[in-house]
Amino acid sequence: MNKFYITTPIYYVNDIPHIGHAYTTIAADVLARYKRLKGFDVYYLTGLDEHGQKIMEAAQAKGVEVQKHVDEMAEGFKKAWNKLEIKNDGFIRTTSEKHKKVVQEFFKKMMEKGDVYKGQYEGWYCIPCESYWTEIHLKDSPKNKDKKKYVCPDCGRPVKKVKEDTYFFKLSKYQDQLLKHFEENPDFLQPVSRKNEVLSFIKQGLKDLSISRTSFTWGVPIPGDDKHVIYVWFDALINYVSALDAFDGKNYKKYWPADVHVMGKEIIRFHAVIWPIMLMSVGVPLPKKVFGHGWWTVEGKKMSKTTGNVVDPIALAEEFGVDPVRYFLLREVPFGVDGDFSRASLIARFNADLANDLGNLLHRTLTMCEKYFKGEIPNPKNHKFDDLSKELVALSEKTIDEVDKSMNALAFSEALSKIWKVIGVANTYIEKEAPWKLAKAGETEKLEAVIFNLLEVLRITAILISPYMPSTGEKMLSELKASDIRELSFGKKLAGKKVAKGQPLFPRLEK
RNA sequence: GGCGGAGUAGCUCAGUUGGUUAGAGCAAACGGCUCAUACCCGUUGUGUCGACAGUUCGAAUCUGUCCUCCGCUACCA
Repeated sequence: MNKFYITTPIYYVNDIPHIGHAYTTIAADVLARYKRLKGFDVYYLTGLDEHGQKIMEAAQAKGVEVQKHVDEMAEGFKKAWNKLEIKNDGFIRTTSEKHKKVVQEFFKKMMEKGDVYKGQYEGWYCIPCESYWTEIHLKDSPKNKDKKKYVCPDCGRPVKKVKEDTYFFKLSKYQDQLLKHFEENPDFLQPVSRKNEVLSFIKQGLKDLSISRTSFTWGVPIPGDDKHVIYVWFDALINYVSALDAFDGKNYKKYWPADVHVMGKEIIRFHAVIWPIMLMSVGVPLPKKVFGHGWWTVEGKKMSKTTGNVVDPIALAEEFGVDPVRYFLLREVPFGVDGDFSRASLIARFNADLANDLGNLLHRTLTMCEKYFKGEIPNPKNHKFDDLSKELVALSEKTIDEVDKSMNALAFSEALSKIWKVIGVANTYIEKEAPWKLAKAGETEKLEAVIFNLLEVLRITAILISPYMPSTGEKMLSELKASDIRELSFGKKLAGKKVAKGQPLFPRLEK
């Protein structure tokens, strides 16, 4: 059986889950569910990054023990994913013993390889912003009018030169090897626009990376030198293998390398430069693909805590339903580019796509099945009795393959629009075949074929949308009495069963 | 400053290697239908294809200049 290992980043617990986290997690969940549907042995990993200075400070501010603080935050994420119907196989936390063990092992291996050395880090630091700056940035910043004294490009306050003992990781040593990997694996990093950015970053020359800190203690200590804790990113990236019990656990042997790491565009560089080089250093295969998706703005504005326009996915799911939210996020914008979230566009999608197109198609078809056949699914002699029927059947068969291509390319929006194309054609098919006329004229054979075709198209549609909208998919299948008929091919298995029409799936929303 | 991307209908976008009347979805208007959630089906429109100049028989598509917006340019995550 083919395996499929997919991950989200581990989220920093210094924040409650917002729509950005939910987006990544839902997208990965959709792909994981789809692959399971296709018979893959899937491992879907998500988790939390719980180390670092900010976490420590947040706990202190709250007056609780750090571990207790992160345990509480972790509950919030678990609850959120549960609500959003995320079906993950693993949940890794960087404070877990198994993770810390692998991090240290990783570090030792790199040390043995001669890829880690002790040195001094020098840089410009803005204390209030907690950010480091390079000379180039400082020089170009319009705020640095007085060239003699650098100020922070963000806040305008003076920056301080800092010097610190640290362990360095020899990124520079692997520069050429990494470039070669990009050349030989054109699909390693997607979308392409991001790939170009990363390539130009690598080509400008990689500097060795400082991978330890002495300014705080909430982290994984460096083996043999516990004044230093391991830099949080370094710690965090290792989650992808520690969760599988690297380096000799069963899961590690079965699932690594990852088939795809899914993430927001802001952390691509860590995954497409640092992580691959870490793996090269310890001699482990690289992930097959790294995908950086876009960001959401909200009502046209950048989402930020200070603006207070952060969208809470749970509240949204409670208002509109989990499935419509999942659908909207993946349908509205191509995965990989930025998009705008607004109530108006969510409602528009809900009404146009879910209520009018899909929900109404199911409802009207079931009504006709009840009305003309007492709900019993017909078994037509020749279901492809005319060109329209042949086209409908052919399109739905073709769509199964087309959707597969889109899914494998993480083109979620494209996959959905292909599915909705079939829904549209099915609605047109009803109009043109006019079952009500066939019924009046007593053309039973044709009527049987039309209703059967529609039900079968709906069954296939239900399966194809189920990774996106798990509850809706199940509900449709149960109304079609097809909960146990999961074949993704057009057939006659439905015939003879009695449909169980329910309430409309998506009652229209008033604006 | 350097590198890269984008600017096409009211909105969101598609437009392969330059070739006949520039497309889709949504929104709007009108018509049809009645199985259906005021739903569905059909018809309809406006676009100086960012600006200017050039190459060409012919350019949204190639070249140049300019304007606007955005991304990346290393250590908070």
